[in-house]
Amino acid sequence: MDFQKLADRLFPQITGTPEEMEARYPERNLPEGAKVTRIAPSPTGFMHLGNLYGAMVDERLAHQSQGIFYLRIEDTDRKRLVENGVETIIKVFKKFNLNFDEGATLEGDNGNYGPYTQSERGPIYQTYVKYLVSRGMAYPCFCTEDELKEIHETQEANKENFGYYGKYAIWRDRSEEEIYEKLDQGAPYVIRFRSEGSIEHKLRFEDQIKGKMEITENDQDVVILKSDGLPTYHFAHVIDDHLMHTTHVVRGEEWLSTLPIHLQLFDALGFKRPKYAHTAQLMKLDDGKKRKLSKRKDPELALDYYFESGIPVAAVIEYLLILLNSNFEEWRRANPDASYNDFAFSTKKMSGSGALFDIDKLNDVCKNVVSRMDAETVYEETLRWAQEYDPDFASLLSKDPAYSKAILGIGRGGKKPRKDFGRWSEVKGYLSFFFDELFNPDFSEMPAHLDKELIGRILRDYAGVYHSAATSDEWFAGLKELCPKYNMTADMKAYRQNPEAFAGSVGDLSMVLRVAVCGRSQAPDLYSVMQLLGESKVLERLEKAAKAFD
RNA sequence: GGCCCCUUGGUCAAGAGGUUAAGACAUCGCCCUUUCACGGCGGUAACGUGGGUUCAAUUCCCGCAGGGGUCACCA
Repeated sequence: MDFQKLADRLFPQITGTPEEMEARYPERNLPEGAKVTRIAPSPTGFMHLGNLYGAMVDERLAHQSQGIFYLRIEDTDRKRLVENGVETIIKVFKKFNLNFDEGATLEGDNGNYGPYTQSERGPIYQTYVKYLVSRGMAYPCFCTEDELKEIHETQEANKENFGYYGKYAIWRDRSEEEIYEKLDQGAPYVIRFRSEGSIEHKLRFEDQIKGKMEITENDQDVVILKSDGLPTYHFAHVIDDHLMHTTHVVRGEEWLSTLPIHLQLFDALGFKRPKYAHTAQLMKLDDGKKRKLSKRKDPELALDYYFESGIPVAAVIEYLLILLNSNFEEWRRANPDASYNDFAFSTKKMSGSGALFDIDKLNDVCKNVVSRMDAETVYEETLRWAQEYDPDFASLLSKDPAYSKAILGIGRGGKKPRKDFGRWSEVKGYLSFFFDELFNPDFSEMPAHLDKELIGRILRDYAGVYHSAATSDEWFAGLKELCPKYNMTADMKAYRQNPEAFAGSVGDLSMVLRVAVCGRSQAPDLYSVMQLLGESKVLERLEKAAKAFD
């Protein structure tokens, strides 16, 4: 068989050589130990937590080592293309502060190792495929879909391994005549790699996350070039990561099963293998069983979900980091204000088993992250969220920014900051009573053991004497003085010991005021609330409430 | 079914051949407290199973089971 002749017949338009290609993509000039990583999503328009999870690893690995983190678009499957898919990818990663040093951007390629979109790299792949064919290491296969299906069924019936190998590799050793006959007919074909592997052979491999493992060699003649002239993932991965000089390939563990194919290709082409880090899948508990997060069933998988529900980006990052490296939590406690970029991330610390996505834990992380922010940041983030998902609230918030920030500043800072909310979507409910537009009092929250008449009297009286005090202590002292008038006591211990002796405690007294002013029983420090609302608004609300108890 | 990965409390997990088997979330109780949100203290709760190696195994080895993944001209 004249392989060179076949290669020329198959790829007449390809005149370049692998050597020329190598020269076009020279070794990167980076400091010792610098890692080159990438994320290579498919532009299906759907970005999920798993993408982000892996991307965090790539980003940290690269930027912790003064390396390069780049974006490559894997769009070789034309059926799955979605309009604006690339745009979605780029925007999402930007939102999560994942900055690419190189690769595809909305304005075109950035970097010297492009094109960074696989559909634009056809001739590059074909150059290598032609080379393989010319060496007899790859060959055209004219099998139709039906024929392949038939093979599969036969294997199923015989309880044999599935796939294109051994006697089922029916075009592997066809005669020159048969091949040219098909070509002359213009029959569509794919190019398959001629595997020299055997399932009798095991190979040792060391993964950056899973450690040492033993895997079976690949004996399948896999498709490397599809009939449309574009490569399959397997081939594109090998060529691209070689030419772009990726040092560390981070991907989901679903790729572990095809790893032998990739290693085989790297070796056959004489390429240096990159290091691999196969990340465990994010799981979810469903009906008592662990399962992979699914696009259809689990809204929390889609990154849009986080934006919509107002979960702080910083919290998602923080939570992912905890899943990635459990010692991150410990580090965070020691360095509450440090940037997560200062944390020494390591793939060695990553767990080999799939983590269950835990919304409770995420909620806790959210509250902690938000509690560490200053009022200014909380205001801005809430506003940004509201502008997209609750415009009415956004305009209310931004009507008087200073007022809004003051509200958000209550109980913030210090050793024990308030942790009232963890999501931007919760802010509205938390501070609604500060705005007349949202104020909707529920007087049923008044202390149940006080009778209506007494509540009404307290409110009327207080409306008569209220004036904004200088300090919280002064104000509260004034409240205590009022107690005897209603047969209440400011002595909480005495009250607890013998509640029957009093109409109520100072706690009840302030609760009456709280419900009148805030419209509910749960609110931050009442003094601060009243100071912010201002004397006239407080009086107005006291009087309004008093009327309800006439 | 073949191949591969995984297996410490409800969840995330630390851990070493000999430990009272960390910590966090959740949960429960107590305390603090004018409500709530915090905060403090404490409780319940774990090494899948059977062999082996060893004075000693949850830790090392083998088998099994369970869970997950994968077997496309999809990535």
